[in-house]
Amino acid sequence: MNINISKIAKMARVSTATVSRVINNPEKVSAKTRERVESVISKLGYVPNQQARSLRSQQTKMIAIIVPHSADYLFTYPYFSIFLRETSLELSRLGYHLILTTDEPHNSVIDTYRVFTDKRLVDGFVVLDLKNEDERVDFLKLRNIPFVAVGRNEKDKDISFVDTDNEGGAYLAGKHLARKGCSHVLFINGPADQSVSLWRERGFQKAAQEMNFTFLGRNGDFVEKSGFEITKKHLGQFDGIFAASDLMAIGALKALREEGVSLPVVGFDDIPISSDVSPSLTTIHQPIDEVGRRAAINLIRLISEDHTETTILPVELIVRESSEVKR
Amino acid sequence: MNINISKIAKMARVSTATVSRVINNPEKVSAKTRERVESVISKLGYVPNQQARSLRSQQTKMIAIIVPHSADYLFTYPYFSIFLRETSLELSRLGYHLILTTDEPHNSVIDTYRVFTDKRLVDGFVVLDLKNEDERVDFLKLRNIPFVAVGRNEKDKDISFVDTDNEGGAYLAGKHLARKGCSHVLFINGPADQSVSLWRERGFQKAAQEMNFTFLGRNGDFVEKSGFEITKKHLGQFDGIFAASDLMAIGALKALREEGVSLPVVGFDDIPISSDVSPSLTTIHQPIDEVGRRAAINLIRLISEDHTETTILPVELIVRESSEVKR
DNA sequence: TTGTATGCGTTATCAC
DNA sequence: GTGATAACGCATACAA
Repeated sequence: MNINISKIAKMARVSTATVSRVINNPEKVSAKTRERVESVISKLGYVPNQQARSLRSQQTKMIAIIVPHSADYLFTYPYFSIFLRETSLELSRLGYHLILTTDEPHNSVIDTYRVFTDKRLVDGFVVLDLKNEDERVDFLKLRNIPFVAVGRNEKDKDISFVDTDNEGGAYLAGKHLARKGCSHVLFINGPADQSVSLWRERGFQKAAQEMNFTFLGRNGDFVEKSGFEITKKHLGQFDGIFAASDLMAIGALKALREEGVSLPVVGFDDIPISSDVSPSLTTIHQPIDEVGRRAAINLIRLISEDHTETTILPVELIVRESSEVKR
Repeated sequence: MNINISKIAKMARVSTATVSRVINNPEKVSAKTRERVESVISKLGYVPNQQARSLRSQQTKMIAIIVPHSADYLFTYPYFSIFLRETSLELSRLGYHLILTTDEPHNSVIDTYRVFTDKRLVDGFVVLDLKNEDERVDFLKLRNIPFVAVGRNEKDKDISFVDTDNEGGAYLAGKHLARKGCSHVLFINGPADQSVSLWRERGFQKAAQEMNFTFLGRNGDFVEKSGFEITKKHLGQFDGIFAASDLMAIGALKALREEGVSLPVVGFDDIPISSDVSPSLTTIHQPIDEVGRRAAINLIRLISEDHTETTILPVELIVRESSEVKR
């Protein structure tokens, strides 16, 4: 009762092979029969069964994003769903679908990767939240499974990745704070094992040398609370703050407000809410939508053309109220 | 070279049928051969090929969430990714995977549903953002495809759904505002065609009657900007605000602050940031994580047991600073 | 250019 | 309790 390729073949008075060709290699079929087959296809509204195609062609047309349990903060980050939206949209355009999953807390990080691979569920992975030493990358390289990383590290320079200019962004933030008169800055960075933190530290370091200011570096975990706590803890030891995420910057501002202190604060990301909080947030804008799109594009390019593509996207300083000083 | 069921069969000196039984109906195999087969399976690390299983069993073990283009605000809502996380996690536990996608702007709303169905890509859908009249529901019902709705409407009472007690939540908000001395409230509701808006209007109405206050109802679109604009527009016509989302409440507060007015404001959702903005937000807490989990559970229950389950989860008033009046 | 035939890796039906 | 075998729906090597 389900309409399949042989029903189409029968109705168009051709073989199933020809129907298949019309769908996958139309140029190999004469115009006349092609038209006949196509008309039957559209009349019956036939759509090939993806499961059968996958089994036969050994391609699932599926891409997985496995959010590590350790990167749970991603789910509370407004930023993240925009990334998901763009990645999934671009994948659709390229004929792929996105499977979103998290790993089980008690399992090893790569267990989920292993299962997905062994079940032949997907053709490739998007690896988020790249670490300086990343066992997921090791695993996927070893098994020769296509993937694209979001972020980049020193160790794995030969892989497909998309990243933003984190070093340049941190540099811009540092320069801006220096111009606002800061000489001892509290730098609330992300977790130390994340590659992104390394780049930002580097860029901030560079600005500090050039602009002749010092800074106190601490590691947060990207969410409000850590920004709040780190700020409270080091109060009095700085005259400006650079936070590696807008949420941490918002936490920092809250701490400052509680203490009745007003100092320049710069965040990172430019999430939607940053322009609506009070004071509105000076921050480094990342083109997250473009990151999502490029992740999809680079991955599919790797899969279909075996081409390793690396993309580094520019960032931008957005000046708003939080870096205005009223001393 | 790929390890499959017949390789296992050969090594365990049984037929493929027996291997399959060991995997799917172990009780139909004698203990002795079962153990032998199992040991080979674990020794070789064999995992059944999902594509072959899907083709044969006509079950993909995949569930899709198609985010309508019209519900794009979901992607900027912190709320949403928590929902995704819990749904996907619960689905995994139940042996399913989550496909996340958006529909193409220029297509009809149900086109993507049609494609997913025709390609036999998924076993069911999670329908978000339920409308009072929802063509997606009509389509899925007609085709007899399993789905669970998040939200409920008057028209489709016979479907599996998960919802929160929106009516009760709005009632609580109304009562709270009345107790804070409000007599003319600005009610910034969600879009009029969404079922959730209807329930909240109903609950708020009820509180207004009981507590003897009046209100001005307007429809926003859940994001900051609309809360901001509606508040600005009606300034002077109210002495308290109830917004149907925390983001709109934050927008409303921003507008009030700009005008130098301080009035009680209550939001809805209790997104993570609501406790960290200033003033912190009084709001109706929704158990979004539980909503996500239940969506998965109810859907799989429908698929595997053909059981239609409806769940309505309780909400809670969280009192914070934004409803404290300093007149 | 088109058709025939085979197999992708499973599960399920039927014998034994 | 176990095995042989036929599908599931499609794509492709090979033959014509």
